[in-house]
Amino acid sequence: MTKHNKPTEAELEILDVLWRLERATVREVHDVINERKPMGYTTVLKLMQIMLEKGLVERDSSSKAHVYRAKQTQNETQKNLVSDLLDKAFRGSALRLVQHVLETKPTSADELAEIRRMIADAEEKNK
Amino acid sequence: MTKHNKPTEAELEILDVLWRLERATVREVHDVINERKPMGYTTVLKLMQIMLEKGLVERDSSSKAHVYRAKQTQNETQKNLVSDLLDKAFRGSALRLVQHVLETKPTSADELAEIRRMIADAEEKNK
DNA sequence: TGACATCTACGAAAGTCTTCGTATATGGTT
DNA sequence: AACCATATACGAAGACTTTCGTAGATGTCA
Repeated sequence: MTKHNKPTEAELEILDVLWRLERATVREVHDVINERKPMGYTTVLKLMQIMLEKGLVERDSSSKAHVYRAKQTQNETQKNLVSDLLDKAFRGSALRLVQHVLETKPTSADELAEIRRMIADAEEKNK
Repeated sequence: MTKHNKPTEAELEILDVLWRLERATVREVHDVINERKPMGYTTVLKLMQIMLEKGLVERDSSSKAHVYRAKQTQNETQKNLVSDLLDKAFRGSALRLVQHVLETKPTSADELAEIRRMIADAEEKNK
């Protein structure tokens, strides 16, 4: 029984901040998020409490202002999200997904070179 | 300002069927979906009525059993979903997204070759 | 034409997500 | 010690999603 706890949109925004800061209080997370998207302090607090229950984050409650940390790495979460999208919207066609990414986002020469390297790796493994 | 109506999970499953069949009645959609995921007929009906209101599908009501059609192509929808994921979970890094795709899904030699070709195209455009 | 199978319309329950207000606890400062 | 700024806990409203039951319309066939 995999605990495939897919974060919601609001939760993902909070995780994003936590990944960048490593450890953060509700206040710190709220300060960052509030810039892009005005939102009450207790809204962020409540979300983070829910995320604690869901197991998305863990916290250190030894000080008055609890310190939170993401429980999964950004990498793991991204992997799950991609896997999910691949299933749900692309019927498993990696080809089409990559195609859309390249079309959607202008990609620098460096990035393209990097992607080419990853393909070479994948082809190696295929042998 | 595009009405960026992101389909929900259940709606996406229905769209998937509609894209494959081109045009379909509720009965036909239900038959397909019910195989993978048991679900009442009126559930699918209701969903499709909601999708009509949202503008995700259109229908021809001239016969007793209305005939539905997806309003957006699969391509357009996939593009929006990728764009969305890129924003929300990858902060715009196409590189990381592609990396995860290649890691997540075993990709055939043919597909890899195809992806290489797309990269060549992108590099051409970059010049 | 009348019965039956099948269709649509619609209300509503149950679950989830997002948001915030209010109550209460706590630590530091005077 | 009392005050004040700041924390957490928690309930609950409102929106959205998913699900289905029931009522009523309609086409077909004996």
